[in-house]
Amino acid sequence: MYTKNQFQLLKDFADKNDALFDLGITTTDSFTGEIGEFIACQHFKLHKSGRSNKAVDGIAPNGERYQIKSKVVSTSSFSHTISNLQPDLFDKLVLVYFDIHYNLLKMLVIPVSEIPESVFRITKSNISKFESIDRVKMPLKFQKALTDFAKSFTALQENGIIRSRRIVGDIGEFYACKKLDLIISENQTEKGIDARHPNGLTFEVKTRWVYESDRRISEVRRLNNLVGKTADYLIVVTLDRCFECSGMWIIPMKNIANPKSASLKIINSTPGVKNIIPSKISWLQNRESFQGFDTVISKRQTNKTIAKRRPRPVKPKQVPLPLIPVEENNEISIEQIIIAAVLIALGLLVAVII
DNA sequence: GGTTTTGAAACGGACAGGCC
DNA sequence: GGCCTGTCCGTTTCAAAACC
Repeated sequence: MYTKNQFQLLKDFADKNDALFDLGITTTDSFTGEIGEFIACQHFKLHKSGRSNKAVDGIAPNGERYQIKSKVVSTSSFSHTISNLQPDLFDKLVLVYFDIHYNLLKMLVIPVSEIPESVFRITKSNISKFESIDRVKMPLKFQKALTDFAKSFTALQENGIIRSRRIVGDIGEFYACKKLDLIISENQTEKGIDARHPNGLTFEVKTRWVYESDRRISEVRRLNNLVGKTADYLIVVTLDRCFECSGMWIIPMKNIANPKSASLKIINSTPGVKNIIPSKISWLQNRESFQGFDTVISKRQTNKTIAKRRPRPVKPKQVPLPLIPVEENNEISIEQIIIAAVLIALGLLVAVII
């Protein structure tokens, strides 16, 4: 589906992403936040907290607790709102700003005394109040790994492979749309619908990057937050380490038993699942092969879902404007004919006299 | 028209409890 | 004990609405 060159760029990104992991710069796939944490830890000589340490990302040699947040900015504005802060649990908040190529723009250091509640805002009016750092020293190998990663990421954007920073989701949507001739939603945050088919069916696409990696402690993978999704079908896409599609399934949304927190393994057990691309993952089974939408649509119709079709709009009848008030029964009496005849005769007589 | 706010989206992890 | 599920939390990004 991708060209050879595009696959090479994706493989290169996977390599550069792994390089960050191997160097300890990142520990998960949330690379923006992790790169920011790494840079702040380098600068302030922090001891980085574990994966799930509430509100504290690093601890300084003097015991100060740091909360670190990162943001990629594409405009000149540094305005930012951070919510759900717990100022009683840390001493300093560090905001790390990157440009779109992951070059450090600045780091802001905000003492907790400036954060009275759980929401904190950086605006034009207050940004100058805080200590700003725009250069961080770090060993050359780290610098090079970050530069290489940023270049590789930028190449994905420049070659039209991804349209946002959600790489996994973008690629999964691309595969699903290519395979099923779907039209991707222009609005990237449209609730519950990622793509549409010209036949009117709607689709939510969920993608998981499934491969052996120390990034994940557990094998359990979830398909969270499908509650309220209005799409007709869920398409599950799995990607291997180099972002090649390692499986694709289509599931009627209404058949998903636990939409709030389904396991990825629901594709093994949910009724009506069909395989679009065979599974290369041992614990995700191949199901009945998907034969195209004709089959799906005919099943929809036999399931009486056809009754849910929107009623065809009724064209209003054109009613002529009444020029003369008429009686409800629309019948003309003999008296009316006589009166009309007399009036016409009188009119003709007047015309002759004149 | 630029800035700020808000809500929805994405992916992932931890923990508790039930079941076998 | 191991597995699975439910729930809640963590992270950042995007875009529309609201505001100035």
